[in-house]
Amino acid sequence: MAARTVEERVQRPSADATRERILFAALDLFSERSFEGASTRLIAEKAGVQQPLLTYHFGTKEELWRAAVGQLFEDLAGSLAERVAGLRGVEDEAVAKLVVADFVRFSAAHPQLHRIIMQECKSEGDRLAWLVAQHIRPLYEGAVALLEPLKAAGKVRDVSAAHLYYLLTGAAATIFVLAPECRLLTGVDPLDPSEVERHVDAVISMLFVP
Amino acid sequence: MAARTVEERVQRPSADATRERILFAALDLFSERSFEGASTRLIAEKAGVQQPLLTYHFGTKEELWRAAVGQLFEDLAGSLAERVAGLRGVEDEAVAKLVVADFVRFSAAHPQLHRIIMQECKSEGDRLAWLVAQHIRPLYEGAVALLEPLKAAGKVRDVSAAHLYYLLTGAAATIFVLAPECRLLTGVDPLDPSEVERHVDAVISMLFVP
DNA sequence: GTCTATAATTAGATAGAC
DNA sequence: GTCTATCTAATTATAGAC
Repeated sequence: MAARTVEERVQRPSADATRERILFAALDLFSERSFEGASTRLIAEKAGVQQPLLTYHFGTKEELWRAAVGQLFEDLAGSLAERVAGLRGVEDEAVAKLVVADFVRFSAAHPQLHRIIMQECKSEGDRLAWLVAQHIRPLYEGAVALLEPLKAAGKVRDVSAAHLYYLLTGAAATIFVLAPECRLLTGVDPLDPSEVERHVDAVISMLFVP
Repeated sequence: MAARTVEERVQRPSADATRERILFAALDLFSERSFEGASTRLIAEKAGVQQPLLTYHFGTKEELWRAAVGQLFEDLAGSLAERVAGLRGVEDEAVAKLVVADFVRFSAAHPQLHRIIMQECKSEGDRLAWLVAQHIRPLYEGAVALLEPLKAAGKVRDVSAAHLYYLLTGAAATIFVLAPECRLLTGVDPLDPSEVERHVDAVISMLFVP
């Protein structure tokens, strides 16, 4: 998001709200229907504005996608950083378990995150390169820094860093990404808060050595 | 695929090959670009035919999608059924480990399977309903029948059936679905045969109690 | 069975009024 | 800042020749 002065904000109080509504609608539709499947007309309709207004605020469809996705990744990074900062002095294994639990809860609260990743990271392209460079690499490096020392100490299962990362993210997120399938197939709503907590426990039991 | 007599096949030897080439191209493009993102013109181009020929052979884009996806799911079901049939008399836990290993290897050899699932099962719609009714439910029930007795015997981690299913499928498939991201992010090619076997071991170590 | 040509619809982006 | 009207290109599907 471009820097903006306080004066500009005060002069255009409603434009910010419009931008936010567009970003919210865009994230929902991009994540459910993919970049190509979500038309700018439908995003505009969901946001309660006319389609050319998206061009006015964001330029192209691609830039709108980056703004919406970037905001979500920043939410995740902020939420994890805040958790780690609040745990200075706590034992490493306990920190890791709390961070993993937070990650699972974030994945449940924001299934759009992994839906976007699953869409854009399965074939090469500009959006994959941008996502990895801007947002995914820092998360991966944070995960490695958190888990590798515990693996060396025998507290996390002995699996190479790449495999461990995809085991963790796949196991944590898939049930929420596929929530509509899960409801139809099993009758269980994975987004129900008690099911989210069961999933937290399940992921931790698979990742950490008892 | 509609039933066809031997006579018809013999009369039109090249039409079958054309159909197969179209199905192959369709599966690749649908799985990489999503249903909306894969244009019938591009599928035709990849198959080396003109676009109206898809209509001739498959009617609509939706029916082409079902034919391509159905064939892949039947491959998986056939491959798992064959493995189970070849293991009559073998101990339950060993059977389950071999079936899980086969499932991981199939996911590596055919990342299209989980790419399609990830695309279509994240929001309600006709394609989700069709996939679950025709293909996913039998797989889920097979997985439950295989793993629930082992869970009761303490040989598989104690997690409810729905969570276990999504833990298994998510952990098994995500690294292959996101192979381009994995290469860029970690430098590891998850489709390398030795990496596939490492992933088999990793999934089994997370799922089964040692 | 496969092609060329094209109809009908929808897409993202632009022009210009207010 | 938001709208209406419209441009150009791309989409799926159809018609009809060979």
